[in-house]
Amino acid sequence: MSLPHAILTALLEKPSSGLELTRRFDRSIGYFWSATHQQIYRELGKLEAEGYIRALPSEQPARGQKKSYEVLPAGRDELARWTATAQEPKPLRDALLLRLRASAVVGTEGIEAELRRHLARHQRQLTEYEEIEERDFGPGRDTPQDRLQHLILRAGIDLETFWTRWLTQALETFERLPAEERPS
Amino acid sequence: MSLPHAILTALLEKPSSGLELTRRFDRSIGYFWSATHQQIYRELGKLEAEGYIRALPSEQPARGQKKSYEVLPAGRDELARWTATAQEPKPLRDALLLRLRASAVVGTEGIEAELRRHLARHQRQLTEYEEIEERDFGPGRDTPQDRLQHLILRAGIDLETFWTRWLTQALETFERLPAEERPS
DNA sequence: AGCCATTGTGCAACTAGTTGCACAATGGCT
DNA sequence: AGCCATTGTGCAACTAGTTGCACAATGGCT
Repeated sequence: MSLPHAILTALLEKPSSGLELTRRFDRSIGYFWSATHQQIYRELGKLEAEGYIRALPSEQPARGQKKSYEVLPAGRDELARWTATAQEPKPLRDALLLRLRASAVVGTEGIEAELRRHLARHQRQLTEYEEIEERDFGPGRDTPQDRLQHLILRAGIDLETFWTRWLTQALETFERLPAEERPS
Repeated sequence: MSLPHAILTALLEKPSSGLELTRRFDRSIGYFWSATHQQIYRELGKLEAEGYIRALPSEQPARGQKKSYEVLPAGRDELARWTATAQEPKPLRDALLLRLRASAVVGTEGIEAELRRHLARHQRQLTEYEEIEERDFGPGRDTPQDRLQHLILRAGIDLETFWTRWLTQALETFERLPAEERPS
């Protein structure tokens, strides 16, 4: 139940239309809470109905017509409440690790290519994060907000670093598995 | 769509009843693909209907009666097919990072306690993994299967190590935020 | 003026996962 | 014999997320 709160956060940072939100969910917020445009539009409708946000009056609200939203006080309160609430971390679900485990039983056919694909992807993401760090968090940028944002970005960087290292190690392990001994 | 494949993997490793599977999903397989007993029973029903698994004949299949399943050749084939198939990694969704970002806008009230809770949990998980490593992957255990299993465990260990480090660093950052400058 | 690619908004149907129970069998306790 | 905690199996309703479209507005091109 975090999508509404992700949207409230994004709208507090900057009032936006559905499409603008979708764009921002493809970078920034979406790096750790992804969402499709359909989810976003549906959720905007609900948030408006609940009185947490409202459409900015300036534009006419016809279909296919840009419609921007801003957060109302009730929405900010709800976000603050949610932020302070204890939540159980939800358990990991990682299909690649599962497939690796399956491959120990039914054979490693095809898995190496997948590891490589994932490695390339994580390397790309890591580079992207590092560019953001360089661009947005140089010296002198350290208001409390900057430090929090930087902390979040560091999580992304460290996580991608973990994956690239682990995948590299995994590929080495595969190379050392003598072909004739591989499970099949 | 990975739960059926997680179950097939578990059943290939060892034929089991629903409850035994549930137990194994609370350790082992569940470390990277969690599932509740309700999900598991529902999925067992589907897998049986599709001809991927069958109930072991020995026991009578009444409600509240233990019923064990084994994988049929069609199930093994399906698992091998799935394992070799390319899949997009699904994007990260992490509520804690989202809340941290929200806290930069609506105030950090309550977040520190959450970081501490998460840190304790990740440290506990890390210890558990390290105990498993010591117990199950001592010297001499390096058949191809062992190496694959160990690799998967290392992913868990490294991931928990990342989280404990990052959360420690995050808490330090909070301690250094002068209280009066904290966003509110 | 008519065409059409692009941008933007949204509905509907479906799949996956969660929550809250209900009920059956078993075995120890009185 | 009856009670009741524990173990095991399962249904139903709900919530969240995904997929596949439909349709409106805009603006450049002919």
